[in-house]
Amino acid sequence: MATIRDVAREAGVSIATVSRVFNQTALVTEGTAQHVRSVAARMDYWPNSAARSLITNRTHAIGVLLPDLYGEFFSEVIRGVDLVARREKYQVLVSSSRASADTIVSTVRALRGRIDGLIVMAPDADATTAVREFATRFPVVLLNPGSMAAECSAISIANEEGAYTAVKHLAALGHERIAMLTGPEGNFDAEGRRRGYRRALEAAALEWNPSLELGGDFTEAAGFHAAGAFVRLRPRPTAVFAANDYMAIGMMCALRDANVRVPQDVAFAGFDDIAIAQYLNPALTTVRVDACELGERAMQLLVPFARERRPADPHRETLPTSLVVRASCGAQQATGAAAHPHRPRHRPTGRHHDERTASGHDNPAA
Amino acid sequence: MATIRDVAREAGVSIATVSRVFNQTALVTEGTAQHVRSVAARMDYWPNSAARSLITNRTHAIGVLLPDLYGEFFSEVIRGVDLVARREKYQVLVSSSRASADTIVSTVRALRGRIDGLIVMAPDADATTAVREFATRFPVVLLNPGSMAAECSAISIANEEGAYTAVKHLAALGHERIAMLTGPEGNFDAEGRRRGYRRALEAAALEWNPSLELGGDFTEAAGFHAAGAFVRLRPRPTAVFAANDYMAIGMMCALRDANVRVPQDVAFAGFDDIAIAQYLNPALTTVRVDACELGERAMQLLVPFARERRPADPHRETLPTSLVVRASCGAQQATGAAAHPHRPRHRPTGRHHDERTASGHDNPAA
DNA sequence: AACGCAGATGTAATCGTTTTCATTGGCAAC
DNA sequence: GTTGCCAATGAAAACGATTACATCTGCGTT
Repeated sequence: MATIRDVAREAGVSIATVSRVFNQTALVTEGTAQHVRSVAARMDYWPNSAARSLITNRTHAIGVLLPDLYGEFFSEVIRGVDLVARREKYQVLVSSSRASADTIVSTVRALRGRIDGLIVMAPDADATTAVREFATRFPVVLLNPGSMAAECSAISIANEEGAYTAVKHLAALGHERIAMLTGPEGNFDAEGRRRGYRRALEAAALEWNPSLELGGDFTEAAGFHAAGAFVRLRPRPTAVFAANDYMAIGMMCALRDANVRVPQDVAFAGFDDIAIAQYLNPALTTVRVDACELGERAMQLLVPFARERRPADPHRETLPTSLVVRASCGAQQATGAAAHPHRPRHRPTGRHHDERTASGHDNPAA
Repeated sequence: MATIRDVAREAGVSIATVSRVFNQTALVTEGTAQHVRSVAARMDYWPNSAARSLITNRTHAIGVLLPDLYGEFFSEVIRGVDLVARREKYQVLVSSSRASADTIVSTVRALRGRIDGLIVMAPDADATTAVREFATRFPVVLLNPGSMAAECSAISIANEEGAYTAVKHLAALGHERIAMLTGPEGNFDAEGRRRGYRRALEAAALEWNPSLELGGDFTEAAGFHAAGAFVRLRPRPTAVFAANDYMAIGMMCALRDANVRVPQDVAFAGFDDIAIAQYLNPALTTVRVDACELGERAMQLLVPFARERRPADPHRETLPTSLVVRASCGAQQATGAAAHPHRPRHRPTGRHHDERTASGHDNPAA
């Protein structure tokens, strides 16, 4: 691989000139510049980024640290980050890490020196603490910050508001006993959604009691099992708000097996608006979270600080959610998928994409 | 940030010793080593990877270049790559690039020097050519190679075999007129699936004629529109094989609107086994492609060459597919989703994951 | 003619490592 | 008491860029 020295020799100039041509950092006569460029092209020269990083202390890369890489939520976050990264000429280093705080720390450590900034989804309080300390010395944007003290930049999802809206919607449809399928204890998002549920019941002057909150852990299986407890409730609630779509799906499946009709016997609302939601039968009413935008915003927030390599100013931001009303809550007749067959939810937009829909990239297996 | 020099001074040794302690590359007295380690830990020292890369000519990172980051297929590929990367202590740099050959080249160029190896999904023949040239000088594994000459390492999907199996299955169920919803012209995967379809018809001694192949482009919308042409076919085929699940979904929606029942009036089979497939009503019979494994295999193939930084030996590998029989082909009664509510398709396995299911990571919005 | 200035270019220090080669010191063998 | 060897350590040369500073040219001004 040709180095700057080779190019300089070949072009009959000094390495400083070559560097200046590539960085447009100082005046170089146009003739010289062109000559250098052509020689460089001929030799297939490109600046070595390690050497460049070493001296400039910049890598032009940012890291994305997620608890897991499974599921469309994360993939959408990455896509959002990538969208902005391309525009801003940053590379994206993705890394998954188990939730535990020490794993996060060691992963962050391994990333250090390779990146100018970091986007982290800190799954729990422990991890959050570990990352926070790091964030005082390094540009970091947190996703999903929970109830953290405001010492670093963070973007969160409007969990409480979203849940509130969904439950209020169910109440507005006339339901008076509304159960909730909760997420795992201690999970920030789950707690937020639970608060929204309770607040909505209160606002609608509806009954609340502990037995209306069925314990779940965000898995489909939990939803399936919760159906058992649900059908034994007396009087049986006429609506269910699930803390995420997966649990809603599990429970709806179980209820179908038990010959409980949705939405006639029980109305349903979920959270997240996963891609599947619109294709279910009945299509699932749910609270949409735009994971892609979450990634985009995080990156937009991060880039200025990454450029200057200084810790991000504390900045808190909440990404709004929106209620997507479909058939499962009984509010409309349309079957959802059939109602909007030409509008896949995730139709790519903007200049980063072409006219094909989500499923229409060149690889069919997507 | 502390450098190796700071640590050496503080520990009263030379930088060479510190380096040796961190690399375990030569004998160091255990006492000295421990002392150095403790000083380093106290100073929060970690080797600067740019400096290290500069001298070793290794980055311990590999790049993944995909045509787009949208969709579960890509996200699964990345997950598979990450799985192996963690095990092998490699970082993963993801990058999306528009299909055009020059964009790919410039993206590859920007990546050069930052990575020890590259996994590329080359969407079309142009891009493939561009990448291939690069692959003679650098460790590259191609995904989706189509009919490329065997000059570099590549992993492909058993498109033809998968399609053949699916169509044979429909034939075995007694269908004698089987239509196909094809993918875009010129697309490698689409062509492979089409070949499988034709071969299966031939093997089953069934009629084939051009009107049985409905043109599509892998989008849901294409499937929806193709339904119009389909219902006008005389005699109407009793089964449809779609080149991907999205198109199958689109067409099934359209047929539902037209009061054509699936599977009673028309049996369906798709390709890919996207997550949605099992939740459809009826659940979609389809050919499963394990995108995660595709990523894993690519990475496994790449790592040895990345280690030595030499071009990958030409090696061709085909990832098998498997037919997943669900309700849409009429072969069974189960409704699919309800039949296996506890077994999300993507339950994480192995030591990289914990006991939670796919949807059960700490962030509920997935 | 001498001066000053500015634009274009070159020289050399620097970034933080790894690694080769040299040096040291201790110990066994003679 | 040399000698030789080996294990442990240090000194210094890379790696390939950026950039502060020095130098060199013209050229307009006085």
